[in-house]
Amino acid sequence: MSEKAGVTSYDVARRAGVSQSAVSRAFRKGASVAPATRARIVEAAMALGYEPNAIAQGLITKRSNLVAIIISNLTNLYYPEVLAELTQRLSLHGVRVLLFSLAAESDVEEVLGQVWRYRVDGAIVAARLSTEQLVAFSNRGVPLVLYNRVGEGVPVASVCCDSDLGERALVDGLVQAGHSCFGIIGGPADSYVGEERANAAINRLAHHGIKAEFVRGQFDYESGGAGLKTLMELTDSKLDALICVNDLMAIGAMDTARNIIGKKVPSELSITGFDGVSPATWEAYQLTTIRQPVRRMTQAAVAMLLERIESPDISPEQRLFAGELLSGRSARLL
Amino acid sequence: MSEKAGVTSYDVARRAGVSQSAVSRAFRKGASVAPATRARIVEAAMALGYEPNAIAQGLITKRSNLVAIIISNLTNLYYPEVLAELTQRLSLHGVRVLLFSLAAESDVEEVLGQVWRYRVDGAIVAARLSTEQLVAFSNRGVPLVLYNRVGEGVPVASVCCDSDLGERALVDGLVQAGHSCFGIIGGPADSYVGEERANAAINRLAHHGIKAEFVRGQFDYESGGAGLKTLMELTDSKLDALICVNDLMAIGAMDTARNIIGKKVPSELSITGFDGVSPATWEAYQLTTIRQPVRRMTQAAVAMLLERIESPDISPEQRLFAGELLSGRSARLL
DNA sequence: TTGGTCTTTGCATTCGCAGTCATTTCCGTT
DNA sequence: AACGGAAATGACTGCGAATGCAAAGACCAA
Repeated sequence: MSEKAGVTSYDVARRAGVSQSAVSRAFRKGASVAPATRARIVEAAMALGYEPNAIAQGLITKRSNLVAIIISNLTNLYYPEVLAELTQRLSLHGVRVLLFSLAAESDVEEVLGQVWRYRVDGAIVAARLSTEQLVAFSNRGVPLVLYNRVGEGVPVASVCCDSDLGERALVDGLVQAGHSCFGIIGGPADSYVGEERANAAINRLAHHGIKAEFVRGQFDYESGGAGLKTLMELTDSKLDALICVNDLMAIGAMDTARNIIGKKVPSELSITGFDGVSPATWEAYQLTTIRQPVRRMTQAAVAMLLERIESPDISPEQRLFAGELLSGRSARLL
Repeated sequence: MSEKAGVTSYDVARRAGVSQSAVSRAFRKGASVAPATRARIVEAAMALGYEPNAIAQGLITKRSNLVAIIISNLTNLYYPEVLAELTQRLSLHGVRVLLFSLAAESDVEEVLGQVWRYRVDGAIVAARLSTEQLVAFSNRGVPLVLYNRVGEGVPVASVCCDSDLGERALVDGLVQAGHSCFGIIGGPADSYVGEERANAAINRLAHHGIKAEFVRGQFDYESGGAGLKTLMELTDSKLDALICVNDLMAIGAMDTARNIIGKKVPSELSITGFDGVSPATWEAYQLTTIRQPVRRMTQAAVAMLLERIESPDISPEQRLFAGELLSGRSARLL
């Protein structure tokens, strides 16, 4: 039971008095090995602390059992949940996760080189990929599933939460409740979801004949407060409905509205978010937001990816999930 | 520039009119290659979209450039930040992260088998390891750095935030401010930090001759409220100081105190946390807590691990960082 | 031109395992 | 006892790159 490093199948073979091939077979189910032999081998393996070398296996089988997960804003409260879900689901299927975390969404390029080098079996990406980058995945035969992104110009498998539906529900509710002066806090220009949601809101407002003020934030708490202040100036403090493209900024805006600006939420100012992160449901906020069905989405992403790893030719599919309107107490909706 | 899959060094060699060895050398800096040759090779590699196969490299060099990160509660708001920091720092050094996320802290065992199989160069672990598991790392020669844990019974390299110092500061402050009825919300019994911090608080209170009521939580928001309610019953509502072993529970308790129980914080009830997660600084909470110096800690963890990968015989070192007392508005301290 | 030194290059081998193919063993049949 | 077919087993090769070693080339001095 000494568990030394560098125990190879040959070592096990010698100890069990069989050939290396036999050891290899003993560890693959469905292979032709006599039960007694397998038992001897397993025993020897245990005694030596043998674990098959996944690197060597990967080299010869051309299956690394590795999947790359590329995520931009790990710190943005929403993604940790996604990441944990993805990791755990993948590991149920015997697939390991190679994690790449991006400082900015546009830093993908450098990371891709590493992805190719490790010959991952597939990738789940929550970052914006250029057309060339998407093409590179397909040229290299690496199955890809985008998370909350779609392939721009190229058809790619993807799992998304519907921005249009979500923002429409929020906008319609706000409009019908009689709000008149709208402001929107978007995300950084290089963020896909940020643009998506902001545009969805703007378009829906336009449909009601309303034009909103727009400012950008960085998806973080501080951006919410800062954005709100700017919007108050832009609207001469007449703002009565604030749409934030994510929860964190909505929360920041709520705090600023209540404690700094002195506007009552929601009676004087309605605020909405997007994502449904856990703090959104905290007593202090009770945010009105769109909750993404994370479990179903991650489940779908993993399933789609594994399918495509098994059968690389499955055609691109886009799965669009409707978010759930969480009617909190931060906005007056109808 | 066609970037096909499965381009090998032989392909590049053929195109550049050199041997495979030359290609290999062209990609390792410091190797003996004529500048002109290297240029030809690099050009050929670019044209073919060649990326060295890290799997094959790993097999022969016995260096996978992979590090395992094992983390228990990815969803607990504190760890995402740690994970992002670690990942980014490691990638600066050309090391990739193999992520293992545990549902419960005691699920490590199953994960370790995979860690061995992938022949990782090292591991950073934020989960409780048994003595046998610690020994397994050393037997297998896999450098290990524990994060916010220490080796129980075995000396292991580790990076921690000092629970004793932190809780002492909180307890002393609370005691000196005249609190008399203390309650503590700990973590699940299998959590190392949970026990550490709870014991630290209990001991320091004992030093002041005070005995506190103690309940366990699950580190999450709900546990805070639930714990507070239980403690109120246990103390006949006389509780005036609540020590939570992490911020999330403290936040949950604050909300419950204010909105459900109707106790004013901090005038009637002081609440403290631990970690210094971002929501702790939000306007609505302004939590009094101990902030872990995440950047310095992750930086230290990475440095220690890389050192030990280079020189496996460096002796175990324990680095204990003092947390910073964040005097918020959730507790009356002196 | 020759000899010696240093650099560049290719050959052959190796890492640990999977899988092919040929061989042996085992069992049931007649 | 002899035979046929299936099951079990082993020898061998190759995945893709790194590297020790030896050979070849480059360069300089005498």
